[in-house]
Amino acid sequence: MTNQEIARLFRNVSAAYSIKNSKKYFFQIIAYQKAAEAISMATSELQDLYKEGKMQEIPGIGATIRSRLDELFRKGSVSHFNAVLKGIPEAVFVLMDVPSIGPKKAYKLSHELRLNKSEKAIEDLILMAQNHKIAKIPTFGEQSERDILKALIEYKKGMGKATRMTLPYAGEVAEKILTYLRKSSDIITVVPLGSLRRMMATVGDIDIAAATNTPEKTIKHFVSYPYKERVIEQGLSSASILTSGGVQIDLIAQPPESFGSLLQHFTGSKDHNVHLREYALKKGLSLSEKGIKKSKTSEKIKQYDGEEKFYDVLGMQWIPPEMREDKGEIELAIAHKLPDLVGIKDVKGDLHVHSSFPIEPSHDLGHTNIEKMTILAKKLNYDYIGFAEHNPSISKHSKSQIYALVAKRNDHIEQIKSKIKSVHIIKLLEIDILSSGKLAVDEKCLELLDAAIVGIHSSLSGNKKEMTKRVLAGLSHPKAKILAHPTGRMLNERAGYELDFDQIFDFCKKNNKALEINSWPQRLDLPDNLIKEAVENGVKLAVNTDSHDVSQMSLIKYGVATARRGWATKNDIINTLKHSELMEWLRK
DNA sequence: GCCGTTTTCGGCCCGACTGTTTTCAGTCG
Repeated sequence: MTNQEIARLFRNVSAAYSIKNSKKYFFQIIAYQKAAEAISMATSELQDLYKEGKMQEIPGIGATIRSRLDELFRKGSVSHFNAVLKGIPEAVFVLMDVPSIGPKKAYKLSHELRLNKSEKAIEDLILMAQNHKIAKIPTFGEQSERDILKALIEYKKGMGKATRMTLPYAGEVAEKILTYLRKSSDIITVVPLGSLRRMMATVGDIDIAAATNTPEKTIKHFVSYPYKERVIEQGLSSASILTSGGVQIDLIAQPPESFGSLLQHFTGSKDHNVHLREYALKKGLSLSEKGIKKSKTSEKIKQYDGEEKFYDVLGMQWIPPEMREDKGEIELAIAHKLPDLVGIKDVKGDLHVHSSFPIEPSHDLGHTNIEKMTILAKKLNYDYIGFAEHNPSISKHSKSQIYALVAKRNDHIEQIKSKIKSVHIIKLLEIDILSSGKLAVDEKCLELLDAAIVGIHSSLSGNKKEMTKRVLAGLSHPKAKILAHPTGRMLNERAGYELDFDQIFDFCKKNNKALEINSWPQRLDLPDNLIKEAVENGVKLAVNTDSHDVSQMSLIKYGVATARRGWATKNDIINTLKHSELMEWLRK
């Protein structure tokens, strides 16, 4: 069973508890939800951790759940779960994926309308809604029937929560509505928050906070957004709309004096806020988006116009948004020991760009010539730029032809070097690791390079053991210094191949290899959780853009943000070194 | 069912919005 399957099972168990008796099982419901969340975010397969006796490493899994998992892995099912899930139609769990339908509504609908075929549950329920069967069910009415029908149709179209946007796309959607909101004179400030501010690789919906002295006016302006499909909800201080592109946008409006509390609240993450509020409670304080009050008394709430003050009142350092995932940052902030995260100004060069030099590559050639890209590197205040075109294709060239092409590119680089002195140019190549583990260029050709970036670009389907062996073989050559886009994931397209990262980290540490943080918006690879593990293991990283066009070199900000999400400091990143130090590291 | 620089027992974040059962349950973030 995969982590995602187990997480789904746990969510179903939680829902079943909530259907059967949500008061009695209140804490079990939370516990299974939390465990499901932790499992779906885990970087190792639970089944592997089980075999290694390391399941307690996952937060939220205690003695009881561990024994349930033990039974699951030994027998393939858990008798206790079967008892809890008994009598609950499968359709319930299908309907629960639809926004606004939770466990209770899903159960009532499935039960009352006898939705037995789970694979047809959505279609069947749409028909029932159209025939006005829902409104007749006690506690439902005509309005909720209409709302459910809308939600079902949108869900079927793939609108709403089903798909997550890439970070830059979300940024554009946000910018468009911010521009609109700023036209309203009663709005003092508007800022995008949530996962966008935390710079998550993908963003589910857009969260916006507005400072205003007239919240109702602001809300009215917001729900009049011309590009909206419909208003999901609208209250006195908050509202949600769905855009015609299927993106949900949530807005909360507060007066400027409590804006700091609102920023903190709406940035999240949920886990971070829950943990922060639990910590505050122990100090006798109760936190909300409105401010901070003493718990258990009716004392007036204290408001904060800035986020720093809010954290300061709790005796903590201000926590960078990228860290707010409840991964230990709260404890460090209390101890005033937060790491000094790498910033965009620390980056001294890009080590992975593809020029248009006709190297007859195995994969995409870049669109911009070496000179133009070098000039932009200078404008970005870089100390150096590393050209890493794909190796010439091995099916179309002989070894000597490959050598000649690389030598020719190097000659061209030398010409540019004599023209542009203010930026160092590094001679790299992005070389395929073939399925045999061998590199796609030979020893003689490798000698032409300062170093090589190696990566997997074909035959992605091997198992974890094979792929790990292949990667380590590829990295073994002394010239191979950076592993390109290590997991091979493409967001919203493919998960990437599986690697044994314990082995990879160990190898990289011992042999001075770096793992790439590829800034390409659909990659952001290494992913943040693995960056954090790499940093903990003392593995060096390289933040690169993989640009195929000069315009893409500014995407470095997304790579840096991902590095920050993995708690990387300047010292963890090789391309924060100045040129002479970097060259020394590449030769090590 | 989890968890611990106030607890191994007794706690467990906080608030907004919606519809329906007019005081609250369900859902969401």
